[in-house]
Amino acid sequence: MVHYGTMPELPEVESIRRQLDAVLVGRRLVDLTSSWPKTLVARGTTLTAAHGLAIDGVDRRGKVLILGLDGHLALLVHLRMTGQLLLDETGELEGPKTRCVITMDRGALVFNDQRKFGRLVLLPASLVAEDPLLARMGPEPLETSFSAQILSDHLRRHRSISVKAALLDQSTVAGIGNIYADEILFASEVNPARRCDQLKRRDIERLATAIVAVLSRAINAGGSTMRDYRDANGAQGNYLEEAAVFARTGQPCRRCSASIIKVRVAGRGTHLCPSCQSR
DNA sequence: CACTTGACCTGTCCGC
DNA sequence: TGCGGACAGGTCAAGT
Repeated sequence: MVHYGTMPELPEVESIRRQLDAVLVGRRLVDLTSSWPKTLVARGTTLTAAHGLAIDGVDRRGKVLILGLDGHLALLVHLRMTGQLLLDETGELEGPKTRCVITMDRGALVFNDQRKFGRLVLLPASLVAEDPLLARMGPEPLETSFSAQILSDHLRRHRSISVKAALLDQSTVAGIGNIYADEILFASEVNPARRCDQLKRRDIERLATAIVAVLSRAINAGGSTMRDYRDANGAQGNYLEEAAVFARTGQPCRRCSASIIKVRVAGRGTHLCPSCQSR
Protein backbone atom coordinates (compact mmCIF):
# COMPACT_ATOMS: atom_id res chain seq x y z
CA MET A 1 0.00 0.00 0.00
CA VAL A 2 1.52 3.26 -1.13
CA HIS A 3 1.29 6.10 1.28
CA TYR A 4 0.18 9.52 0.11
CA GLY A 5 -0.04 12.80 1.92
CA THR A 6 -3.14 14.91 1.91
CA MET A 7 -4.00 17.27 -0.81
CA PRO A 8 -6.93 19.51 -0.23
CA GLU A 9 -7.56 21.04 -3.64
CA LEU A 10 -10.37 23.19 -4.99
CA PRO A 11 -13.16 20.58 -4.57
CA GLU A 12 -12.19 19.79 -0.98
CA VAL A 13 -11.84 23.45 -0.02
CA GLU A 14 -15.15 24.28 -1.72
CA SER A 15 -16.87 21.49 0.23
CA ILE A 16 -15.54 22.95 3.47
CA ARG A 17 -16.51 26.47 2.41
CA ARG A 18 -20.12 25.49 1.82
CA GLN A 19 -20.40 23.77 5.17
CA LEU A 20 -18.86 26.63 7.10
CA ASP A 21 -20.77 29.35 5.27
CA ALA A 22 -24.02 27.60 6.18
CA VAL A 23 -23.35 27.60 9.92
CA LEU A 24 -20.80 30.28 10.83
CA VAL A 25 -22.46 33.49 9.63
CA GLY A 26 -23.29 35.67 12.62
CA ARG A 27 -21.01 33.92 15.09
CA ARG A 28 -18.54 36.21 16.84
CA LEU A 29 -14.84 35.57 17.39
CA VAL A 30 -13.84 35.52 21.05
CA ASP A 31 -10.19 34.52 20.83
CA LEU A 32 -7.53 33.29 18.39
CA THR A 33 -4.63 31.24 19.71
CA SER A 34 -1.91 29.13 18.16
CA SER A 35 0.67 26.71 19.51
CA TRP A 36 3.00 26.93 16.48
CA PRO A 37 4.30 30.43 15.72
CA LYS A 38 4.11 30.26 11.95
CA THR A 39 0.61 28.84 11.75
CA LEU A 40 -1.32 32.00 12.66
CA VAL A 41 -0.11 35.49 11.81
CA ALA A 42 -1.58 38.99 11.54
CA ARG A 43 -0.58 41.27 8.66
CA GLY A 44 -1.42 44.96 8.89
CA THR A 45 -3.48 44.42 12.02
CA THR A 46 -3.33 42.55 15.31
CA LEU A 47 -4.93 39.31 16.41
CA THR A 48 -6.84 41.08 19.16
CA ALA A 49 -8.45 43.34 16.55
CA ALA A 50 -10.58 40.36 15.55
CA HIS A 51 -12.06 39.88 19.00
CA GLY A 52 -15.79 40.52 18.98
CA LEU A 53 -16.11 40.63 15.18
CA ALA A 54 -18.85 38.57 13.52
CA ILE A 55 -18.27 36.24 10.59
CA ASP A 56 -20.27 37.65 7.67
CA GLY A 57 -19.48 34.98 5.08
CA VAL A 58 -17.06 32.30 3.97
CA ASP A 59 -15.58 32.66 0.49
CA ARG A 60 -12.95 30.76 -1.46
CA ARG A 61 -10.23 31.71 -3.92
CA GLY A 62 -8.37 28.73 -5.36
CA LYS A 63 -7.42 26.59 -2.37
CA VAL A 64 -7.73 29.48 0.10
CA LEU A 65 -10.71 29.95 2.43
CA ILE A 66 -11.61 33.55 3.21
CA LEU A 67 -13.63 34.24 6.36
CA GLY A 68 -15.08 37.76 6.23
CA LEU A 69 -15.16 39.56 9.58
CA ASP A 70 -17.64 42.44 9.91
CA GLY A 71 -16.63 43.71 6.50
CA HIS A 72 -13.27 45.15 7.46
CA LEU A 73 -11.05 42.21 8.44
CA ALA A 74 -10.60 38.80 6.86
CA LEU A 75 -9.07 35.51 7.92
CA LEU A 76 -7.35 33.55 5.15
CA VAL A 77 -6.93 29.80 5.69
CA HIS A 78 -4.67 27.66 3.53
CA LEU A 79 -4.73 23.97 4.50
CA ARG A 80 -1.65 23.10 2.44
CA MET A 81 -1.13 19.33 2.77
CA THR A 82 -2.41 18.10 6.07
CA GLY A 83 -4.50 20.94 7.44
CA GLN A 84 -8.01 20.31 8.74
CA LEU A 85 -10.38 23.13 9.66
CA LEU A 86 -12.94 21.50 11.90
CA LEU A 87 -16.10 22.92 13.40
CA ASP A 88 -15.93 22.01 17.09
CA GLU A 89 -19.30 22.57 18.76
CA THR A 90 -18.51 20.69 21.96
CA GLY A 91 -14.81 21.33 22.65
CA GLU A 92 -13.72 17.75 22.00
CA LEU A 93 -11.64 18.03 18.83
CA GLU A 94 -8.43 19.54 20.15
CA GLY A 95 -5.52 17.12 20.12
CA PRO A 96 -1.77 16.78 19.63
CA LYS A 97 -2.00 18.03 16.04
CA THR A 98 -3.99 21.14 16.94
CA ARG A 99 -2.01 24.22 15.85
CA CYS A 100 -4.69 26.90 16.20
CA VAL A 101 -8.03 27.39 17.94
CA ILE A 102 -10.52 30.09 16.99
CA THR A 103 -12.97 30.37 19.85
CA MET A 104 -16.37 31.81 18.96
CA ASP A 105 -19.37 32.85 21.05
CA ARG A 106 -20.79 29.46 20.06
CA GLY A 107 -18.32 26.63 19.44
CA ALA A 108 -14.84 26.89 17.96
CA LEU A 109 -12.88 26.31 14.79
CA VAL A 110 -10.02 23.91 15.42
CA PHE A 111 -7.12 23.87 12.98
CA ASN A 112 -5.29 20.54 13.07
CA ASP A 113 -2.19 20.16 10.91
CA GLN A 114 0.25 17.32 11.24
CA ARG A 115 2.98 18.80 9.09
CA LYS A 116 2.60 22.47 10.12
CA PHE A 117 2.58 23.75 6.52
CA GLY A 118 -0.90 25.26 6.82
CA ARG A 119 -1.32 29.00 7.30
CA LEU A 120 -3.95 31.29 8.83
CA VAL A 121 -3.57 35.00 8.07
CA LEU A 122 -5.60 37.78 9.68
CA LEU A 123 -5.56 40.99 7.70
CA PRO A 124 -7.61 44.04 6.69
CA ALA A 125 -10.18 43.23 4.00
CA SER A 126 -8.55 45.85 1.78
CA LEU A 127 -5.33 43.81 1.69
CA VAL A 128 -6.83 40.43 0.83
CA ALA A 129 -6.33 40.66 -2.93
CA GLU A 130 -2.68 41.66 -2.67
CA ASP A 131 -1.74 39.16 0.01
CA PRO A 132 0.98 36.76 -1.18
CA LEU A 133 -1.42 33.84 -0.74
CA LEU A 134 -3.73 35.30 -3.40
CA ALA A 135 -1.86 37.94 -5.39
CA ARG A 136 -0.84 35.81 -8.35
CA MET A 137 -3.82 33.47 -8.40
CA GLY A 138 -5.09 32.63 -11.88
CA PRO A 139 -8.71 32.39 -13.08
CA GLU A 140 -11.36 30.54 -11.07
CA PRO A 141 -12.18 27.51 -13.23
CA LEU A 142 -15.78 27.16 -12.05
CA GLU A 143 -16.80 30.73 -12.76
CA THR A 144 -18.91 31.10 -15.89
CA SER A 145 -16.33 33.43 -17.39
CA PHE A 146 -13.72 30.63 -17.55
CA SER A 147 -13.07 29.46 -21.09
CA ALA A 148 -10.60 27.70 -23.36
CA GLN A 149 -9.46 31.13 -24.54
CA ILE A 150 -8.66 32.24 -20.98
CA LEU A 151 -6.83 28.97 -20.34
CA SER A 152 -4.91 29.43 -23.57
CA ASP A 153 -3.91 32.97 -22.61
CA HIS A 154 -2.53 31.76 -19.29
CA LEU A 155 -0.81 28.68 -20.70
CA ARG A 156 0.92 30.84 -23.29
CA ARG A 157 3.09 32.38 -20.59
CA HIS A 158 4.81 29.02 -20.34
CA ARG A 159 7.01 27.46 -23.00
CA SER A 160 9.19 24.51 -22.11
CA ILE A 161 7.62 23.43 -18.83
CA SER A 162 5.31 20.44 -18.87
CA VAL A 163 1.57 20.91 -19.05
CA LYS A 164 1.36 19.18 -15.66
CA ALA A 165 3.69 21.75 -14.10
CA ALA A 166 1.57 24.51 -15.65
CA LEU A 167 -1.64 23.05 -14.21
CA LEU A 168 -0.05 22.88 -10.76
CA ASP A 169 1.03 26.54 -11.06
CA GLN A 170 -1.74 28.47 -9.31
CA SER A 171 -1.25 31.44 -11.63
CA THR A 172 -2.39 29.33 -14.59
CA VAL A 173 -5.66 28.14 -13.06
CA ALA A 174 -6.66 28.49 -9.41
CA GLY A 175 -7.15 25.44 -7.24
CA ILE A 176 -5.67 22.47 -9.12
CA GLY A 177 -3.31 20.14 -7.21
CA ASN A 178 -1.69 16.81 -7.88
CA ILE A 179 -4.77 14.58 -7.80
CA TYR A 180 -6.94 16.62 -10.12
CA ALA A 181 -4.08 17.55 -12.44
CA ASP A 182 -3.66 13.84 -13.20
CA GLU A 183 -7.40 13.30 -13.56
CA ILE A 184 -7.79 16.34 -15.83
CA LEU A 185 -4.91 15.26 -18.06
CA PHE A 186 -6.38 11.77 -18.41
CA ALA A 187 -9.81 13.13 -19.28
CA SER A 188 -8.13 15.37 -21.87
CA GLU A 189 -6.04 12.51 -23.31
CA VAL A 190 -2.95 14.68 -22.94
CA ASN A 191 0.41 13.37 -21.76
CA PRO A 192 1.45 15.13 -18.53
CA ALA A 193 5.04 15.63 -19.76
CA ARG A 194 3.98 17.43 -22.94
CA ARG A 195 5.56 20.87 -23.30
CA CYS A 196 3.11 23.75 -23.03
CA ASP A 197 4.23 25.21 -26.34
CA GLN A 198 3.45 21.91 -28.07
CA LEU A 199 -0.23 21.97 -27.15
CA LYS A 200 -2.65 22.28 -30.03
CA ARG A 201 -5.79 24.38 -29.81
CA ARG A 202 -7.83 21.16 -29.61
CA ASP A 203 -5.76 20.03 -26.62
CA ILE A 204 -6.40 23.29 -24.77
CA GLU A 205 -10.11 23.05 -25.51
CA ARG A 206 -10.17 19.52 -24.12
CA LEU A 207 -8.22 20.65 -21.06
CA ALA A 208 -10.62 23.52 -20.38
CA THR A 209 -13.62 21.20 -20.64
CA ALA A 210 -11.97 18.58 -18.43
CA ILE A 211 -10.98 21.10 -15.77
CA VAL A 212 -14.60 22.12 -15.30
CA ALA A 213 -15.98 18.59 -15.54
CA VAL A 214 -13.48 16.93 -13.19
CA LEU A 215 -13.63 19.62 -10.51
CA SER A 216 -17.43 19.81 -10.62
CA ARG A 217 -17.77 16.05 -10.37
CA ALA A 218 -15.37 15.95 -7.42
CA ILE A 219 -17.33 18.60 -5.54
CA ASN A 220 -20.49 16.56 -6.05
CA ALA A 221 -18.68 13.55 -4.57
CA GLY A 222 -17.64 15.58 -1.52
CA GLY A 223 -14.00 15.77 -2.51
CA SER A 224 -11.25 13.18 -2.30
CA THR A 225 -9.85 11.52 0.75
CA MET A 226 -6.25 10.49 0.69
CA ARG A 227 -5.29 10.22 4.28
CA ASP A 228 -5.83 13.31 6.36
CA TYR A 229 -8.53 15.12 4.43
CA ARG A 230 -11.67 15.81 6.41
CA ASP A 231 -14.38 18.31 5.72
CA ALA A 232 -15.52 20.80 8.36
CA ASN A 233 -17.65 18.10 10.00
CA GLY A 234 -14.84 15.54 10.05
CA ALA A 235 -16.23 13.45 7.19
CA GLN A 236 -14.17 11.93 4.38
CA GLY A 237 -14.83 12.38 0.66
CA ASN A 238 -15.71 9.80 -1.98
CA TYR A 239 -14.12 11.03 -5.17
CA LEU A 240 -11.14 8.69 -5.15
CA GLU A 241 -13.45 5.75 -5.74
CA GLU A 242 -14.20 7.37 -9.09
CA ALA A 243 -10.63 8.39 -9.93
CA ALA A 244 -9.50 7.26 -13.37
CA VAL A 245 -5.75 7.28 -12.79
CA PHE A 246 -4.73 8.72 -9.43
CA ALA A 247 -3.55 6.03 -7.00
CA ARG A 248 -4.48 3.36 -9.56
CA THR A 249 -0.95 2.29 -10.49
CA GLY A 250 -1.01 -1.16 -12.12
CA GLN A 251 -4.79 -1.23 -12.38
CA PRO A 252 -6.56 -1.34 -15.77
CA CYS A 253 -7.45 1.90 -17.50
CA ARG A 254 -11.20 2.41 -17.32
CA ARG A 255 -11.21 3.33 -21.01
CA CYS A 256 -8.77 0.92 -22.71
CA SER A 257 -7.71 -1.60 -20.01
CA ALA A 258 -4.00 -0.82 -20.34
CA SER A 259 -2.14 -0.72 -17.03
CA ILE A 260 -2.01 2.68 -15.34
CA ILE A 261 1.59 3.72 -14.71
CA LYS A 262 3.20 6.09 -12.25
CA VAL A 263 6.07 8.30 -13.37
CA ARG A 264 7.72 11.50 -12.19
CA VAL A 265 6.80 14.73 -13.95
CA ALA A 266 7.59 18.22 -12.66
CA GLY A 267 9.01 16.56 -9.56
CA ARG A 268 5.65 15.02 -8.66
CA GLY A 269 4.29 11.53 -8.66
CA THR A 270 2.20 11.40 -11.83
CA HIS A 271 -0.34 8.77 -12.87
CA LEU A 272 -1.39 8.18 -16.44
CA CYS A 273 -2.58 5.68 -19.01
CA PRO A 274 0.33 5.16 -21.44
CA SER A 275 -2.09 4.22 -24.20
CA CYS A 276 -4.78 6.92 -23.87
CA GLN A 277 -2.21 9.61 -23.07
CA SER A 278 0.53 8.70 -25.54
CA ARG A 279 0.79 12.26 -26.91
C1' DC B 1 12.22 36.49 -17.23
C1' DA B 2 11.87 31.34 -17.40
C1' DC B 3 12.75 27.60 -14.98
C1' DT B 4 14.71 24.38 -11.29
C1' DT B 5 15.91 23.13 -6.76
C1' DG B 6 15.72 23.38 -1.79
C1' DA B 7 13.29 24.38 2.43
C1' DC B 8 9.51 23.91 5.28
C1' DC B 9 7.45 19.59 8.35
C1' DT B 10 6.05 14.87 10.10
C1' DG B 11 4.75 10.12 9.58
C1' DT B 12 5.08 5.94 6.97
C1' DC B 13 7.23 2.59 4.33
C1' DC B 14 11.20 -0.04 2.41
C1' DG B 15 15.61 -2.12 2.47
C1' DC B 16 19.57 -3.50 5.12
C1' DT C 1 13.64 -5.62 15.56
C1' DG C 2 15.97 -1.20 14.73
C1' DC C 3 17.37 2.40 11.86
C1' DG C 4 18.49 5.42 8.00
C1' DG C 5 16.76 7.30 4.07
C1' DA C 6 13.27 8.02 0.50
C1' DC C 7 8.86 9.68 -0.15
C1' DA C 8 4.38 12.24 0.16
C1' DG C 9 3.18 17.35 -1.86
C1' DG C 10 1.69 23.18 -1.84
C1' DT C 11 4.13 27.12 -2.02
C1' DC C 12 7.80 30.38 -1.68
C1' DA C 13 12.72 31.71 -1.54
C1' DA C 14 16.94 31.18 -3.58
C1' DG C 15 19.82 29.67 -7.27
C1' DT C 16 20.94 28.79 -12.38
